[in-house]
Amino acid sequence: MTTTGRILIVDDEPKICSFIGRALGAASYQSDSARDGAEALDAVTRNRYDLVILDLVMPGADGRQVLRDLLAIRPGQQVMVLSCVADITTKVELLDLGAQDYLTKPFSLEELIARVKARLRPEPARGVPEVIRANGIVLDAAHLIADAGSGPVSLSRLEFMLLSELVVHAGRAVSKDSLLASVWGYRQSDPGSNILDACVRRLRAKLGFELIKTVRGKGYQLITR
Amino acid sequence: MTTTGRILIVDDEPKICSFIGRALGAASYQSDSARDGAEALDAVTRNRYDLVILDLVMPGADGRQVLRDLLAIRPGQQVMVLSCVADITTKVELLDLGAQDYLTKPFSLEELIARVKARLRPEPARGVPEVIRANGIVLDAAHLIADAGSGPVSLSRLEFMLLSELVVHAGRAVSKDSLLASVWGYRQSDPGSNILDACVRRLRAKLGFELIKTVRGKGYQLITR
DNA sequence: GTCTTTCATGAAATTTCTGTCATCAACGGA
DNA sequence: TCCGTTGATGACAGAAATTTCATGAAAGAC
Repeated sequence: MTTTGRILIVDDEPKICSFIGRALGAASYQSDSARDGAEALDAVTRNRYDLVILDLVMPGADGRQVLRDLLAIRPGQQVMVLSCVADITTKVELLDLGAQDYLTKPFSLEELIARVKARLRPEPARGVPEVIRANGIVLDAAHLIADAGSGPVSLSRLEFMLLSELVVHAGRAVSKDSLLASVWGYRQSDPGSNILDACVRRLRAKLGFELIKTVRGKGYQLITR
Repeated sequence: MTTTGRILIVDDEPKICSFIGRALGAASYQSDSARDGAEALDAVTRNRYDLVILDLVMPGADGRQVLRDLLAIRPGQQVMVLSCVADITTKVELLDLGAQDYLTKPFSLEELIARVKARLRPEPARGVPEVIRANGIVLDAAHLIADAGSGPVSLSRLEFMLLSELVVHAGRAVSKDSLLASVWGYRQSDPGSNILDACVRRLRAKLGFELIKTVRGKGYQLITR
């Protein structure tokens, strides 16, 4: 199996970069390296990485700021911080800032690789995503349950499909035709029927009447919050 | 918004459990605790946890085996291991086994909480995944459609839930009790009823009779390929 | 082999879900 | 304001899903 994870190593020491890079290569990961914050941000902007390994101490820029900038460019980017600072406060700060792991130097290369593997492990449970969070709504596809803030509610097939469709386009009005097409599979808008309206009604009754806004003449829209 | 992640703490020392539990509570996480491997496996079977914090050294069972069993029940379960063993080999072994993090005792509570927060941080802007592929099966949660190789088939609510549950544990037999619990929400095995069998039947009729194997006395199992 | 348990199967019975309809309210243009 | 259009609502009927039941087949235990 090809594990093809793509990793960016950010360290001012070329030796360390290549050292880690080789080890990752041996574990069949693909890696790029960056020498400083600017290069790192550049690389991250240009490419998508499964993981960034970031050395905290670098010339020219504070590692913290690099982390901030990096996460501003790629929110949710997986970042593992390497540092010679063993101080708890620093660790907590960096983790709170958005790093996912923190390894204190000197560290064992084996441990680093093991942690990278653990992080990039293809998750079998992710096969069926338990819940999808979007816009304050929790959709549990595996159980056909939705929670819009007032407790989990069991939805019917159509209700769930309709809500999913609205969640995908959250904050934007979705036309009735479009909904009828994607949920009911209709080609044309069905003239003499209000199935959609009725289904919206049922959804509202279950999840609260503020959730789905009707945009007169345009369709329905999930409120953003 | 309440991030209410649900966490299971497994430690033989009730003091440590409550110590960590309180700290997690303060960070607005909900936590249960288990005293040994058996309790932990029981809890994990019964409930779904966002994270399990597992103390490696426990009486009655090897922590490694507990981890293995736990991951057999919930593949991909997030597990953070606590241990007084600082040995690199052990760390790597546990991480390779499926743990996602490893903290050596004595650890700072602040760091533990920071790591928990980093791990359970809601991922920003994760799109709604349309389709999920697993084991040669394509599950489209948004449309309640499954494709096991012979064209897309529309499933009913229960059928989809049951199939999802089987897919999560693909290749392993899932007990009837466990399925009844996770799909139907039953506590005990329901004696005079074969709802599960009937549902399996319908699934087989729709997706083909080779897909779901019955393991006599053990439950049902999705074939691996 | 015989017995017992476990699972499969098809046909109801029952529950839940969906679509239709009639009617009413809200909105916007003339 | 009046009117036409669009959406909301509740009741109801048909459709689909789910459960129950009765029965038969298969697998293991003895």
